[in-house]
Amino acid sequence: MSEAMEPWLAELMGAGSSGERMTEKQKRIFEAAVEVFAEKGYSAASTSEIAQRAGVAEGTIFRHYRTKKELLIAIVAPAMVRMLAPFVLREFRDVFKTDYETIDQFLRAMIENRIEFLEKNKSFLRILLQELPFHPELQEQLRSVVFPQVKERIEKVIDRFREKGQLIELPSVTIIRLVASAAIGYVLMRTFFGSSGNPEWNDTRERQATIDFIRKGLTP
Amino acid sequence: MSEAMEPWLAELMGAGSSGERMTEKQKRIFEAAVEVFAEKGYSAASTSEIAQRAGVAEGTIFRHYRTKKELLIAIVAPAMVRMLAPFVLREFRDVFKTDYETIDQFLRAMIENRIEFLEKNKSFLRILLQELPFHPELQEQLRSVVFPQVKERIEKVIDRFREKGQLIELPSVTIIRLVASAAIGYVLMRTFFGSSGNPEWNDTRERQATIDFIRKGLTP
DNA sequence: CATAAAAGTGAGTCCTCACTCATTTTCATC
DNA sequence: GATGAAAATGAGTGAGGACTCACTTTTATG
Repeated sequence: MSEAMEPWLAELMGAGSSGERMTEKQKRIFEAAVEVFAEKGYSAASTSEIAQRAGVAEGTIFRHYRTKKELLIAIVAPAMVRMLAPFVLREFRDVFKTDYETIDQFLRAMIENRIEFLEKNKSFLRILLQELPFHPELQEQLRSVVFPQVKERIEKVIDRFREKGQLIELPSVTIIRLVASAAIGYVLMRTFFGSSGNPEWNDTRERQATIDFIRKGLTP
Repeated sequence: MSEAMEPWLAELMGAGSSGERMTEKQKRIFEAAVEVFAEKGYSAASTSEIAQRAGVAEGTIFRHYRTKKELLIAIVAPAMVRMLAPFVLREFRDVFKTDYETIDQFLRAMIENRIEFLEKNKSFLRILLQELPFHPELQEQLRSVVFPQVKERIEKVIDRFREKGQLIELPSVTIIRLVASAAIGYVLMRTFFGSSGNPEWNDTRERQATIDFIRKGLTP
């Protein structure tokens, strides 16, 4: 089991999440793999189909990724970081640096930011959620690297609001859980029912309801 | 490996959903299939392993299920009904028939009931969630059969509480979404972090916090 | 433009998969 | 305990899986 530095780790460290020094065909392989994995799931996806969709010989895949699993990891690991630890990253700085006065404002900014992100990364999210249960290394990464970072960052915001008396007295983890559940529930319902022109789904209202729900549930 | 018959199996067999007159080996196949599917996912599960765990020849599987997929459906389809439309079933009647005076009481009864159910049916839930994205027939079942039933049943309870002025004015679907998100979030977090003797997880407290959160979020 | 390394190829290897079928075992009924 | 039907078996089959390797093409560099 002793391998060299694992590729996802390398990628984690280098800024480039997916396409830095890739050749044209390499990019096509990566993209095709995302497509096929998202569509059929990792196990049911075949390297031959990935090669075909990428317009590449099957051998080419294995020139760049030693195994099919390595290809999966190359996709999922950086995605995980971008998905769940965006709190440390550029784009999210905006949300934290501005000193929001009310939880309402903060929640709205955060939820909007995450939705925008998720809609641009649906396939990644799907692969991640799909494969997480079967790869303990990924779970471990999530638990011991990603989550603590997120937790630390968010805890500061929570403390700030708590000091202002805008937040109930609860462990930070509990608060994070409650907020995340409601937000994710909204996003899931949205992609499942809404978006695609369902007249029954009033997005602005649902979002407002979710934010109100969270605020009321968390103020003393 | 050989455990006592899991409760959901008994339930499945009692009701005439799929397991009416199963031979001993047939039951073993069914059980082993649930086990392996939950563990490795449908695609990565092999019929030979299922046969092995069931202590049965591989051919025996195909005497009872024409294809591997048919075996999956035989597991998932009834599970779906049991999982998400339990509101029409025996055990859940208790929750509805008693006229709970406060939302608090009702929520606690419901959440406790669902948690109990889910913990007895983890494998099922896992297979269902895992395979739902890849089988449109199942999605359709969910959307057009299961969900409407659940919705109709719950709407009555919601209306009752709303009339008493204990519930905020929101569409029923929204309320269901908010409650379900919080509850499911709790259960997920619980199985991910808690349960296995994690001292950081105080279950009673987390559950109480969840219920309080929902109640406060939904009262006017 | 010579050269060597890197990228790309695809026929071929070996293996496991879902599924079949001729045969044997189990079991209810007489 | 004989008989026939249902249940169970497991070696066998062809298809398709991940991965290899000897080879060709592209690219960077002097």
